[in-house]
Amino acid sequence: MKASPSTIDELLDRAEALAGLTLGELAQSENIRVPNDFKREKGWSGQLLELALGAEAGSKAQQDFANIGVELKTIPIDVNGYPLETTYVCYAHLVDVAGIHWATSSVRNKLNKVLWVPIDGRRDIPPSERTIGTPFLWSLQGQQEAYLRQDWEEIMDMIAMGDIEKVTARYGEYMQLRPKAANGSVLTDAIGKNGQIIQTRPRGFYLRKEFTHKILDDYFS
DNA sequence: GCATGATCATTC
DNA sequence: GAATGATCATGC
Repeated sequence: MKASPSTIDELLDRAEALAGLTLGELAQSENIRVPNDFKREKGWSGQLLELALGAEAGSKAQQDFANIGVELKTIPIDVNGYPLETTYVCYAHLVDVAGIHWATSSVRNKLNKVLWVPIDGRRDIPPSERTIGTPFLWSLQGQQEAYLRQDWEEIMDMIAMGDIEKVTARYGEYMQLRPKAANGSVLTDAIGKNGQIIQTRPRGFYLRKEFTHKILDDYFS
């Protein structure tokens, strides 16, 4: 168990020291085993970085480094630095959404400050040989915030209107809503078409690759 | 089931 | 090939 970093600079120093290491090298220094693929341990990379940087483990809500207001996100990239996967943000509330506004939403809070850690995510390379890239701090603001706010409001409006079953992953230019659960049998409450409570699969907000690519491009170009 | 960490794999 | 919808591990 590491002490969590007490300042942003300390967190950045720790993260920068990991750049260039392979996941296998970092796992060895943390004394944990590396899976041969991520078919089963899909969140392994993120949990390894949490461990290495001293984030609080477990399933607690809100940012990984709550004391300094920073969220940690690993992001798999290809050789050109393009994201290979969308980025999960948080669960979407599907009931009692009337009083929720963008400024106080879970999405806005989660993405206020993010430490992005790019990692080589090519599937033709074993996880142990994938290299950690240069980490950097990013804040959600300006035009990027306006884009996400627009998508969030469109999707939340549909949820509030009882149209959750119409919200496919095709909605949202930069942020989409998709199922988020252990399997298809998991159900949760949502608002139905006539305002009644219905059961549906839990949903989560995900950042599209175009959005995260812009974040990476802004930093590395 | 909720919430954390995400990637898988079927479908288009 | 890429995106959508589905799924895996873990700790309450």
